[in-house]
Amino acid sequence: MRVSRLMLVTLRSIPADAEIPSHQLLLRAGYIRRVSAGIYAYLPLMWKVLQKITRIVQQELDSTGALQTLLPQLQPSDLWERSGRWQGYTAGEGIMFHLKDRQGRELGLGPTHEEVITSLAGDLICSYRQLPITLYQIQSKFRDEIRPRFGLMRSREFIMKDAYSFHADESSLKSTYTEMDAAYRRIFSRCGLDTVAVDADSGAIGGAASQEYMVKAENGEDLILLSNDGKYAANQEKAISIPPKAIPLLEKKPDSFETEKDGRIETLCSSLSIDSSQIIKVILLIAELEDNQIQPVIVSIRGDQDLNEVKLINNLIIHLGKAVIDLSLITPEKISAQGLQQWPFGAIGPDLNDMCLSGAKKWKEDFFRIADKTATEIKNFVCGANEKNKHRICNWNDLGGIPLSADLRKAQEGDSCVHDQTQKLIECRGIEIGHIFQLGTKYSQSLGASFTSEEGKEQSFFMGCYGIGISRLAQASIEQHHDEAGISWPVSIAPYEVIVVIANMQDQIQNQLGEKLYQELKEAGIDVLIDDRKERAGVKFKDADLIGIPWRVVVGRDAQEGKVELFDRSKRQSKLILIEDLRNELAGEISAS
RNA sequence: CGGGAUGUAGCGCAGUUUGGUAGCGCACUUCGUUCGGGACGAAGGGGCCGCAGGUUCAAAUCCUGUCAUCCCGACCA
Repeated sequence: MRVSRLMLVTLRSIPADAEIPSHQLLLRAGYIRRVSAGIYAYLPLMWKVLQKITRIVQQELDSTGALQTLLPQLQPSDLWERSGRWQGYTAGEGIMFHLKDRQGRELGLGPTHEEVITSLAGDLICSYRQLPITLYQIQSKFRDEIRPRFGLMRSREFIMKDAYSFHADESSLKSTYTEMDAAYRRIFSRCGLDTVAVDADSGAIGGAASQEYMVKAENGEDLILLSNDGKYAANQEKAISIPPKAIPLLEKKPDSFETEKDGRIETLCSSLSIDSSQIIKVILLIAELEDNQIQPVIVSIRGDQDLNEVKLINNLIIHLGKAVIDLSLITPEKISAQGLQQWPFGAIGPDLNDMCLSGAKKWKEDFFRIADKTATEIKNFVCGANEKNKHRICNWNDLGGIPLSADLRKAQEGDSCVHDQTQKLIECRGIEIGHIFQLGTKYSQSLGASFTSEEGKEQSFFMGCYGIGISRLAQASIEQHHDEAGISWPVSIAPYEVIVVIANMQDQIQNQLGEKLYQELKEAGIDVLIDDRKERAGVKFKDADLIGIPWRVVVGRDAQEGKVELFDRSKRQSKLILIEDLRNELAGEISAS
């Protein structure tokens, strides 16, 4: 391809709305253009990158025996109603774009395809003999993100590979899950990415085991926790650890006493000369449930620990038996809005009386009470006395017993690991580019997708689902592969492998030699670009660095001696070589990388 | 949705305080010089100053409303 024909438009200044390097570089180097919030056009260079990634993904998935398909993006609401996800995905903070057709039928624009694929599998697979089967597709997905951000990192339309597997039993699911894990590792390593697989929460999609693949990057949106020995890695949402030990509190005074007014843990600690691990703090939240009930929740947790809302939501779902649509803190404004008297914020204890809820306009009139293990495991503690500026030292008996106990805390950097207490957790940021789940029978049951087993019984499929954010992966790669001069693609996913730069277009020798080398490399099967623009050499070098082609062949002042310069973009090193050697040299370098 | 900011040429910005003919750099077009790290000179083209109302002799500028975009939180491949 010729640069003069490439519609290449590079920008010298950084577009003001791009924050992180990868997003700025994609815009500056002419890979993408924003069309609307979270919606981008992939320009020709970008499309080549996406195609290269796609090819790697296809090769690796095909090698596992997975089958490629293409499913509709427009999906009828009734399918989603059968799985019970229509409400959650469209109401409130739901992320599904949805619309009505001319007959008034409701449709959604696919954010994911469990419903469609499961009902198809139910139609097509009748016997255990057809199992296991893995289907995948690569296409645009739509999610009305609350806040699209960072270019392709979190966009509202994006390219995703999603795969779904169907099994007669759980062990078959597990073995495919393991195979997918291996395929994912091969895919990411072939794409030149440094990734970590972490234990993850399965989130809205639901299910049992689940792993995320994170590209380690400073600008990542996710926080991950790792152990030094490489044996443990988890998303913070899911991470477990051993909390630091609480300092025992011996004396006990059930009578309440005055405390300082600001209600902060630090103030309480310094005024009473106690440690924050000797306090039980209370977090008040309201959970909006799928049946529109609004459940007030009291969470008790040790003063030195933080609440992990994802763990809390998962517990609420288990104990209330309903999906949680929204969870938010209770504020004085919300209390007033319910027509209730104000509560003594800053001095609330785990036993705050349900009476404070009586007469609420919309809320349920009793609290759901749950406590983190760090709270239920300590004997004596300081907590609020449910009266303004009053606290007390007491134990759970004084409060009428130990509440429901669960792991609700955020694991933190420095905590000891569960698998080995001598290991400490380290924090690091990452970009999630892949996620695999063992779904079990959740969708096959709700959608009535079943087959006849070897024993002749009707059985719901065991399912797995496996995603890779293709467009996100491309951008994440830039986060790991760039420098001040621009992008520096790994050869495997670079839009072109080599760029031939003719330094001086007026020089006939250079011009002819450049064209000749371009043809030769093309014939040798190398993906090559030639910069034949009537620009000064400096401009071409800057652009070549910016768009990040791994190898640059400069046909310049040494052309008369039959030599060209070969420049390695990632190492930023160049060497003079004889033109006869160029093809072999390049072929060697490309296959080595 | 809550908090903050910004909308002026394709991109980056000034001008708004104090109302008076819309500017700069890059990019673009033509000509000349230059030609290995974003050259120089000359001449040019390109604007519903986000949109709608209002105040005024006069609005990019003041007032009201509205829309959009970006940043910080909840969502996720």
